[in-house]
Amino acid sequence: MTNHTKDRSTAFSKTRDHHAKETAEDYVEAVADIIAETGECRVLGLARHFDVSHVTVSRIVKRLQDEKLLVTEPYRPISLTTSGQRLAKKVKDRHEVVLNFLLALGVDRRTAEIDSEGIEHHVSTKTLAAMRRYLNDDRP
Amino acid sequence: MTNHTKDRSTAFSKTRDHHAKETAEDYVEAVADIIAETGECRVLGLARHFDVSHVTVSRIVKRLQDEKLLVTEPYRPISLTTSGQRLAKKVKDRHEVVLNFLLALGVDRRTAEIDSEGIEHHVSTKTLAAMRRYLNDDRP
DNA sequence: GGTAGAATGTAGCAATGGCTACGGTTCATT
DNA sequence: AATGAACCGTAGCCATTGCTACATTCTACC
Repeated sequence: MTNHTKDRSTAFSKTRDHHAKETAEDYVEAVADIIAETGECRVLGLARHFDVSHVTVSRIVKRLQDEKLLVTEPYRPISLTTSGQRLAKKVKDRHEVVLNFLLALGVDRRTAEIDSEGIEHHVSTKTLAAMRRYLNDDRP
Repeated sequence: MTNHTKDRSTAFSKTRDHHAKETAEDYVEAVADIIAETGECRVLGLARHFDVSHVTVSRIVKRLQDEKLLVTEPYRPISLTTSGQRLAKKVKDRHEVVLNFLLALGVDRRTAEIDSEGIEHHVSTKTLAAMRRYLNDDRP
């Protein structure tokens, strides 16, 4: 069984692109959250949210604007495009399912919050459905 | 509630370092697997395993050797150090728990294999314990 | 209307993980 | 011993995500 090549290639496929996608997901979700909480989203707001420098945020925001997920102008607030909002909603929903699932599993809130942040990006539609099933099943 | 800073900083903490750690985990696990299956682990074996070029593997192997997780010499097989073996075992155990957990949850094998590869790195000790509990509970 | 301070942007560096192209090693088989 | 194929290393490119240091813009307040 030295046939790991094809087996794993889809699982690991091209890590760099995958990470960039995760970043996009985290950012649109954060933008939506910050707007919901404070009325507007600023570079510094994101920097504080992720605990990184404003420079890192600035560059990523530029890329996400190229990808048409959000819009902004120099020294101006950041807002989501329609497709950015759609992605944010999807990510937020998924995040909530994963978080609630971990809580239902008996994980303490603090740990569940941390772990769900990392796990959410790797949960496929099918696994997400299984988590939803678990949450909706006859449980006390 | 604009106190996301401290809340999230631990969850997201320094993505780059985190990814490097994930890579280390994936590599030591792969080295152990390949040795178990074929008797020895080569750069090309890892390259095929991860579906990347031998150059990428070569550089990462060098780094992991600096980190004392594995040892090798030019044009020679790769073996794990004691601490590399320890890490590999930990990672493998965790991987199996996550995989079996997803299967028990009703996820099909193919999906469970893919998702567990991504999820495993973000499962804390506490969440892992919860998954073990679920697996050991009264279940058909 | 000027100015200080906060918020952003820009330049340029490092680490990580992709790649191709090219050159050097090893080893089995002749 | 030679040689060819498989394996491995090095040079050098790109993208992503960190950073510090410095420059610019906005804005609120005097």
